[in-house]
Amino acid sequence: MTSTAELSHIGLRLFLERGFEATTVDDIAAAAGIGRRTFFRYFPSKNDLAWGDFDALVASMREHLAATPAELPMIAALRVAIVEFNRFPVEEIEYHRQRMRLILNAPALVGHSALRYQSWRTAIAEFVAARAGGTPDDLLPSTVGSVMLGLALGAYAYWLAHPETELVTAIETAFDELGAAFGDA
Amino acid sequence: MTSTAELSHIGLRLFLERGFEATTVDDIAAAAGIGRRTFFRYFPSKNDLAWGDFDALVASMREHLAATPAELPMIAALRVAIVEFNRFPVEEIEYHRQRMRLILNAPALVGHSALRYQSWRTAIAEFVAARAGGTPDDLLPSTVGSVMLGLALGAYAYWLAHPETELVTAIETAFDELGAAFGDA
DNA sequence: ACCTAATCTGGCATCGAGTGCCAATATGCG
DNA sequence: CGCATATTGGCACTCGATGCCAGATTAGGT
Repeated sequence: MTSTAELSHIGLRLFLERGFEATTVDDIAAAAGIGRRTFFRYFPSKNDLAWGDFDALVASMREHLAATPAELPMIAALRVAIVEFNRFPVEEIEYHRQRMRLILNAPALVGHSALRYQSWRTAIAEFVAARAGGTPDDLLPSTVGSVMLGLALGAYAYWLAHPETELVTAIETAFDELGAAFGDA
Repeated sequence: MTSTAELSHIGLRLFLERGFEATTVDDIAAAAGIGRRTFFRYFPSKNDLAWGDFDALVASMREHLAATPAELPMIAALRVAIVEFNRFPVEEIEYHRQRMRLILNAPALVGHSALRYQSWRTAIAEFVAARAGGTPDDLLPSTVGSVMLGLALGAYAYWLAHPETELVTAIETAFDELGAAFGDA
């Protein structure tokens, strides 16, 4: 009767109340009224609880990128796609912020994020490979994939530290400033 | 009697022979002739075994950056520092490659790398903050820190997949291609 | 409603990483 | 040599994660 979404909310609430480390899987299972063993059927790990269905978002970013007109320069295309990927309805923003604060601060989750972001980077790399001709293993695709992730994470760090700003604005500004910095290198 | 370097070599050898997951801390301790408990006094975790004294390298990169002439544009300064950070004596290159292949492929180590690279990113962010005026928490410093890490990781991925190339060349090329891509955005 | 097959559940045992505690051992120094 | 100080490693424990299996639940056909 418990859904993954429900379980995720229960877990997230406990993480925010007591901290990620201090919350055990037993705590979460007990709070949800399920067995510990069952928890691991809903989520492959305690770490994954904090990630909604990220994979669905990555899939939609893939589609967005695939539908991008070829005239748009590569970086400009990525800029639009990444901004859209990170645009959330107003009512979800606060929730998203808390979730991301957890993911980007709790050490175990920071580590886990490197694994979860792999699919995101691959989506970018495949787009770049398709654009530039070649494979996602080539230098430019793999570098742009990692670099775009870096850009997004930099913007997130800023957004989390400065609650008055907007995430999409931070991302746009990061693109501008980075373009300028590379411009006069 | 056992030094950290010695222990690190023993562990790395086992990781390469049997794989990271398949090697337990007990195996490593036994191979080194020490107790399991003692292992954890030399290294805080099994994951850290694969990282030499990365912190010393980061410290020297910090010094290099601090000594950079102010006339050199920021990205150019970072380029030199990152290339030098990743320049190793010929006889160490093969060892370094194996170590990095492990770190960037074994899932547990990929995750752990996100934690270890934090100090590297901070070093970059602090340099950028000093250059641009402001704090490392500002948007440009934190973004450039993450982006430079992304660039380096992209170059590493390429280098690991293409053994015939040189790491420093891959990094230089990554800077060139990224500059060009941002140029016509 | 009823029975059967497929699925879901959760208890139990086990593994492996990591940590606190403490007694035994080794080491440095006067 | 003898004392103070590290270093060592055994033991017990916590917690995440996984295999196994029996019991419960659900779906579907009659």
